[in-house]
Amino acid sequence: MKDVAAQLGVSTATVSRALKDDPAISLATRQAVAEVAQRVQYRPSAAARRLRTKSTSLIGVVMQSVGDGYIGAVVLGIQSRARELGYQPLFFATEGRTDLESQALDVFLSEQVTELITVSPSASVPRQAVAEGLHVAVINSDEAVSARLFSRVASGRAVPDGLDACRDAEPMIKHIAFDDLGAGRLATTHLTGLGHRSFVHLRGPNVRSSLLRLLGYRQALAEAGLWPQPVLTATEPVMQSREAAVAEFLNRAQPPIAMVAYDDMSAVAALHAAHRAGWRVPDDLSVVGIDDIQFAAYTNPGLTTVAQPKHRLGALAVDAVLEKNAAEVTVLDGELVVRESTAGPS
Amino acid sequence: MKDVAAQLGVSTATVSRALKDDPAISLATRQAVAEVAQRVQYRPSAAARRLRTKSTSLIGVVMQSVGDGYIGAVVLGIQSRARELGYQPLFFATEGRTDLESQALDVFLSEQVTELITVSPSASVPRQAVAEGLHVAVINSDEAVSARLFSRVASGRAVPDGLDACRDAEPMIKHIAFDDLGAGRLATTHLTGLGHRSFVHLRGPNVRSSLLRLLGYRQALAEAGLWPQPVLTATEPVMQSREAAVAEFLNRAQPPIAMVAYDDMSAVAALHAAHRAGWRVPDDLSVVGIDDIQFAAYTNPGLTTVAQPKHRLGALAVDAVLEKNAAEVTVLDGELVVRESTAGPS
DNA sequence: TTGTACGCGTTATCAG
DNA sequence: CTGATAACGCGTACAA
Repeated sequence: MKDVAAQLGVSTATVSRALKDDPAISLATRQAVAEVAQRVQYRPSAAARRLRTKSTSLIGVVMQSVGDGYIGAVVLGIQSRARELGYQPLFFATEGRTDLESQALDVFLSEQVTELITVSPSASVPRQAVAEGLHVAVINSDEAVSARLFSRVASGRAVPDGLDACRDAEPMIKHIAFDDLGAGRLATTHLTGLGHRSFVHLRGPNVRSSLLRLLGYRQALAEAGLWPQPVLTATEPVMQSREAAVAEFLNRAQPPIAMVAYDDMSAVAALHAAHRAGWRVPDDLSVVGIDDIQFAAYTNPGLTTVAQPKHRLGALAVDAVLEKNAAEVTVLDGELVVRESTAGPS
Repeated sequence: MKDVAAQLGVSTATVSRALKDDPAISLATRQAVAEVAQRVQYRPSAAARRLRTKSTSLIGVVMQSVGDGYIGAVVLGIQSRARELGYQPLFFATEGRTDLESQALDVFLSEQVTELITVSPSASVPRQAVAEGLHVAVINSDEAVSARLFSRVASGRAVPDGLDACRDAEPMIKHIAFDDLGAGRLATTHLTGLGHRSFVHLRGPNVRSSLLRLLGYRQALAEAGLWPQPVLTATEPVMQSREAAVAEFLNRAQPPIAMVAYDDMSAVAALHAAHRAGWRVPDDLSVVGIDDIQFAAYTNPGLTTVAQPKHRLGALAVDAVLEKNAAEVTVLDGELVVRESTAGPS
């Protein structure tokens, strides 16, 4: 900046103002400055600017991992919206280690980040962050839920009120959520609409999103007069365990069956189990997933699923955290994508 | 920092030194400072530090996207190694738009980033970056290669020398590469070892990695006395086009056939085409992929493939760019992962 | 062993 | 319309 000022015989203050198109600066000098800055390849020092203004145009982003297709897509949405608005995201993958979560926070605080987005966080980070005075938005908050509540819902007993798309809005935290309940319903009504009468749900881990999808399954079936229907629980959230649960079920079931899986990976596990057990998809077993991960289009057969608007989830979180959007809670609908894994019962 | 100094009645300089465990500071004050800093939740200002020292502990990372499973895994490797070394990666996804590539560079320069890692870059970025004086490491540089060269290799004519794991090392650029040639050979020898005699290769786009995999295929077959064998070319690098190429081939071929696919996604396309054409895998058609994307374990049947050490690729790039490793070119071997998509000819 | 003083590159305030 | 000047928070040369 000094260089530019010197070359033109003006002060650095003038250059600074000219570069920001300050109308108080004459058009002539503004152009001259722009021209020289261009020639000298002037690059403003982000560090100096931050030090002076205390505003960083940095958005901290914490997530578990980025290696999986789902979060990757969300992250892409964050990145591209942030760039549009002139912000730079600072990503931090915690790989599930809680010690790294607080380290992430330390880093962000050192960088004077004032906006934080977390993707499917463990509960503590957002709370700590608001305590530090950050603006925070949470994408698909996924807090734990007791196994008792699950069996309550699965068995058809009364459900406590207030089971909504996300926990009660916490003060100072914006929530961007996928409509899990609606997705569960949508997947199920697709199947009832096809004429199925025998169902099964492969449920997910003990978290809220999973509970809501189960509830959607139950509601849709109840409305069709088909409730109750079985619910499968994998002992662990790994593919083998899911496959085993499905295999065991198919072993004592009669085709045709219609399955609503917790998510696409669960659905893939079900596809495997069906294949091994000699059940044909979709002839003997219809399967619907939820998420629409990139791979869903390439399973064999292609997976019918309820797509999450992953890109928008990310983009809206950016808007939320920058206060472009006042809503405390934003819920996005899923969209049914019909492929080859579902068909009517023959 | 002023606060801490005030509370202890010392100068900020002392605090600064104490925090770095400067041995010139008495142990007593060092501990006192540490204690107060802790209590006051002191966070050093990254901006101020950078402004003063001109070293940023920031590593710029440019990649196409992060939504796909492959790059995601590499990125994770970068992130975790960088953190170990006290560096903070600054990610920038270009989504394939070249205008964003230079924007990424602008951002990095403004942030005073001095180390840059690019993942499968378009050729221009690394060059520009070295011109700006950055240290740069390139992961799986993938420069374009003419279609003519491909047909030359496919048809078995003489191959120009110097077809190595990556282009001739450019000055100032470190290369971290996967051994594509070796992967092509490994995939092929797995198949010859199984006793196959009829082969086909589904080749990739016109880039070096793709050419090398093809060459590996050819070499392995030549050594087994089985060359020449057919090579399939998809008109476009999309799933449909790959499927079509395979379908057309299967239509005029006799089982059993052994296929080496350019990568796992191509292999998945082949699996689809086979399924549609009524070919059974692995009975009629054996398929080997390359990459070992997360999904490869979950195709139907599970895909045999040559795994890329994605995490290490990222980690080594960090080492390279920080000069922890002097080698100009580092080549990493693939590892055969046998699943259910390959079997001997019956 | 510690304190003083300066400067890193910006921007904001105030004066001209 | 423009210039001088101070200050942001830190690290370090120099002095004590």
